[in-house]
Amino acid sequence: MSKTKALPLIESTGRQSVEPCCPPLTERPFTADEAETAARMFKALGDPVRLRLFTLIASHEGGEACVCDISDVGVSQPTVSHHLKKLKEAGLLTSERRGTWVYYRVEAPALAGMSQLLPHTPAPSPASA
Amino acid sequence: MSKTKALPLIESTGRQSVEPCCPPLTERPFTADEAETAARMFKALGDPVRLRLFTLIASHEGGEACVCDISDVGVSQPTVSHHLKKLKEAGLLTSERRGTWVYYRVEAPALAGMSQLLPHTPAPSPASA
DNA sequence: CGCTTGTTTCGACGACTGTCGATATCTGGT
DNA sequence: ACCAGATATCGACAGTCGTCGAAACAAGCG
Repeated sequence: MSKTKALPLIESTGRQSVEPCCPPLTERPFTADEAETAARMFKALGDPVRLRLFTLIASHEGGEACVCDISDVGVSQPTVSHHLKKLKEAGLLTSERRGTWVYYRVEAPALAGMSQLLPHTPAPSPASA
Repeated sequence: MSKTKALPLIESTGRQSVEPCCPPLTERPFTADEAETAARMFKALGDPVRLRLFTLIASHEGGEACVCDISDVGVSQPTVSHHLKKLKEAGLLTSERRGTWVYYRVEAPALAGMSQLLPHTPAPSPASA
């Protein structure tokens, strides 16, 4: 019944440049819809356990990892599964079963879409000059 | 009583290059501490109302705005104040009173620190060939 | 000094979230 | 067919979160 749709936050155009859901945070005020979409991304990474799981997978070989490899973050196995599901619903991960094991993989375009929300400026420090 | 300390997530070195709290998400598994710190940032932006307030301020002239300018996001004024406080505690905003009004300003270094958590790669699309 | 306007704090309430143990499902091997 | 290991789902529970109205606090003005 939950309306958790796995919207990938970026359009999978198959191109090199991703289509972010929203402009950079500093460009213009977000509409309610944009805020809703972008907030879902940030929220997904807004939990320490999820962040650890994500970095665990992202830094793993090939950007993917078996659940059995990342189940050691201090919470029970059901909780790990729960968080992986959340990340998957947020479009940040995909999963694939290979025999007995399930492998989670980083959805790189989604991550790239997120990165485009933040300005890449080298922190304009007015105190410098 | 709340242990909400406004840790700015990056070191205010006064330099052009900011000191991010953690390496990029894809570089290596975060420690529990790193995950805690980074999650706090993402969490702060993980609410639609906060995101709208933030973009409202960030896109405002000079990267700052009076509370009276941004109180129209669909929630009550106390709630706006509550969210602004949260963003401030996360180190993403600062506030300053000028006479009757209070101005909130984007803490650019914090934003830059966040941006360094996400890989700036142009989304490696394996389907491109 | 008291009124008005702008902003924050307080207290309460419902909703959501992270967590767990128990259980179900899936897969491969015996 | 059965069992064992891996993962997901379920149901429950405590804690957090977003929200509000009421009230407090701050600043300017008459």
